[in-house]
Order: sequence, then structure tokens, then C-alpha cells
Amino acid sequence: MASGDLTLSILGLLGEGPMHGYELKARIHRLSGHLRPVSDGALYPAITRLEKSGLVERHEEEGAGAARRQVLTLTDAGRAELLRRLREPADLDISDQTRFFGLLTFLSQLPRRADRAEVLRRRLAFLETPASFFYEEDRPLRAEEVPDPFHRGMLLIARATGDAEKRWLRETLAELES
Amino acid sequence: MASGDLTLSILGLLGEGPMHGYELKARIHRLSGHLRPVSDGALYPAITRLEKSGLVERHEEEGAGAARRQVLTLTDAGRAELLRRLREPADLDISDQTRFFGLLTFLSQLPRRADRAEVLRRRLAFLETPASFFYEEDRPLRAEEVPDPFHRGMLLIARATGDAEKRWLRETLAELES
DNA sequence: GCTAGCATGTAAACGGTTACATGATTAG
DNA sequence: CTAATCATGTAACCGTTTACATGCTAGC
Repeated sequence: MASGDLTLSILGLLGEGPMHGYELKARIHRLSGHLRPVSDGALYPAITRLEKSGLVERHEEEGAGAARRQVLTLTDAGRAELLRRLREPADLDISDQTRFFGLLTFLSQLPRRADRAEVLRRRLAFLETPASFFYEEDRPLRAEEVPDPFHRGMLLIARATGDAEKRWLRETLAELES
Repeated sequence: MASGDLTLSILGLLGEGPMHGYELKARIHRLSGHLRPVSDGALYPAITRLEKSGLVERHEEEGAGAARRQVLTLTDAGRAELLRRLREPADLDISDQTRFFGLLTFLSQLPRRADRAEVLRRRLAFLETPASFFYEEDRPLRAEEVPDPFHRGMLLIARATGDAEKRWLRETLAELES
């Protein structure tokens, strides 16, 4: 889990309703766990940090299976922070696909349609900027121009990915703006 | 730059020839810098670690522009470590696209064709395993089944990406095996 | 005289990984 | 009775981010 992602995931999931740490762990695991499992050593300290900064509240409850549960609820400040992170994502959240997907997972929680559209517009603008992994004197090289077969693959895949995503972004923006 | 990536990038670039830290920084920046710029505070300590573990050697040289340069060269142990990382990548390097691209960037340096093919085969096997970001009782959901428009986008994009990559992997494997 | 680029470094704060630790309940 | 699942936590280690620090040369 890339830095910062975990906090957004916790806030985003709690934005859908209160739950305890163990359930957060299971939900995060389903969302992105095949890539990078959440460890207890990351999750529980992250919850403690959120509690200390007043974004999350704890209420002890009897465990369904066994032990006592710490049911977590977003405070008003926590919800405000979640919406702020969704409305004004960092550049890195826009440029890195994994992180952008983290945003998309919870974007429906942004109440204003115009705010949701603006996030998609930023991603589209990023994808429309010419870029490559390889350059010749600052000119981005296209797949056809690189001799290394694996480099060519990277560019072919990146192009297909970018095209698919741009198509979806344009369609979805058209719907949001209608 | 996700953890571990930086070390591979340094080893991989030095595998193409000796260079000093500042040039490494510029080359890494072109490869992935639009996503996550390399900071000096990550790069120079990483070089020091590689030197201490005997994977890299330093030779001082006069700087072309100004200051003295520390030209870095891979040792035999360093080249062995680079090849080991390319030949036997961690699961995370196979499952995360960003990390897999890090592998592809340097994969041509693997001398044995069979080893290069094996890395592609592992990635293909991962992509052929059914997976989703969303589940209903452990069954991965398809784009058509999820109501949230942003979740649907994630699945549509992931499918297009996966299809393009699988096509390229199969073609390239066929060439490598002929 | 100043700014941009070349070139290398250190230190504090932060967060993640891995391993360790505990304890209760349920199903085989 | 014992393994799996539920449930939460701590501590050492490691690497990254951010900020700070230095100093030289070339062009305006």
C-alpha cells in the first residue's frame, strides 16, 4: 500500500458507515489486497493516529465471534477531511493510476456533481499531456521508435490503457455535465 | 517511488554503464519522474547503502559543469544482484503494474532468453487469474454488475488494460519461444 | 550581481514491513 | 484437542519525504 493510501481507505470505508478494525482490514484486502496486503502493524497504528487527530471515534462493543471490538465512527472533522481529500487530491493521486483508483473507489461520496467532474477532468488533462518512459532530446518516443522489445511493450500497453481510460473519462464527463 | 524500486533502478541503470549520482537522478526522473520524482534524500543514501554492501564502487572525477563527481560502477556482486532481481522478481513485482514496468525497463539485460520468457510467463499467469476490485460473496464482480459509475470505470479500464497487456505478452512469448 | 544548473550530502519525522504477543470462540 | 477465525496490539528495522546545507561555474 503506497503511503497515504491507507489513510484514505480508512476514511473512505468509514464514510460508508461505522465498522471495527478487523472489518476494515477485510474490506481493504478485497479492494487492493491482491496487490499489497494490509498488515496489522500498519492498520492499527493508522487508526490510533486518526483517533488522536480527532477524525475518528471509538466505541467498545462485544465481539460477534470472540473478542471485544473497537467500533470506529467518522467524526464531523473526519468526514470533512475525507471530502477534502476527494475534492482536492494531490498531483500524485491524479498521475499514478493505482492512487487514482483509490480516489475512484470513494468518489461517489463527494456530494456535489461538479466536484466529482472536476476530479475526472484533472485526470483527463494529465492523460492528454504527451509523455513517454523514453525520450530523445526531450521528445517523448513512441512505441514504434524504440528498439528494445520490452520497452516497446511498455509503450504499447501504456497507450492502450490511456486510450481506454480517456474514452471512459470523456463519456462519464459528458453524462455528468448533461 | 515504491520501496525497492529505487535500488533496482540504480542497479539497472548502472548495468548499462558507469555514471554519477546526478546523472542517475536525471535518468530515473525521465523513466518515472512524472509519477514520483526521486529526491536527493532517497538517492544518495541508497547509493551509500549499495556501496557499503559491495554492489557498487565509487571513483572521484572532475565535474564537467562544476563540482567533483562520484562515478559509480557496478561490481561483479552488483551485476549478480541485478540479474538475480530480474530473474527472480518478488510476487509484488509481478502483480503491481508499476513495479512490473520497472522490471521490463531492464529485462533486456537478462542474458538468457529462457529467463526473460519466464518473467513474462509469470506476469501472464497473474493476469489470467480472475480478479476484481469488488466482490459478492467471494465472486469477483464484472463491470456490468456494479452500480457505482466510478467503480464501473475502474473495472472497464482494468479490463482494457489487462486485455492489451495479455495480447502483447502472448505475442512476445511466441517470438521468444520461436 | 544574480539566477540557473551542476553536484553531493545530512537529519528529523513519518509510515510501512515483519515479527512477536495475547486471548477468546467455533468447527472439525 | 486443535486448528482456524475473530480481534487487537507493540517493537525493531528500514526506506522515503521534506527540509536544510554547501559550493562551484556559466550565462544574463
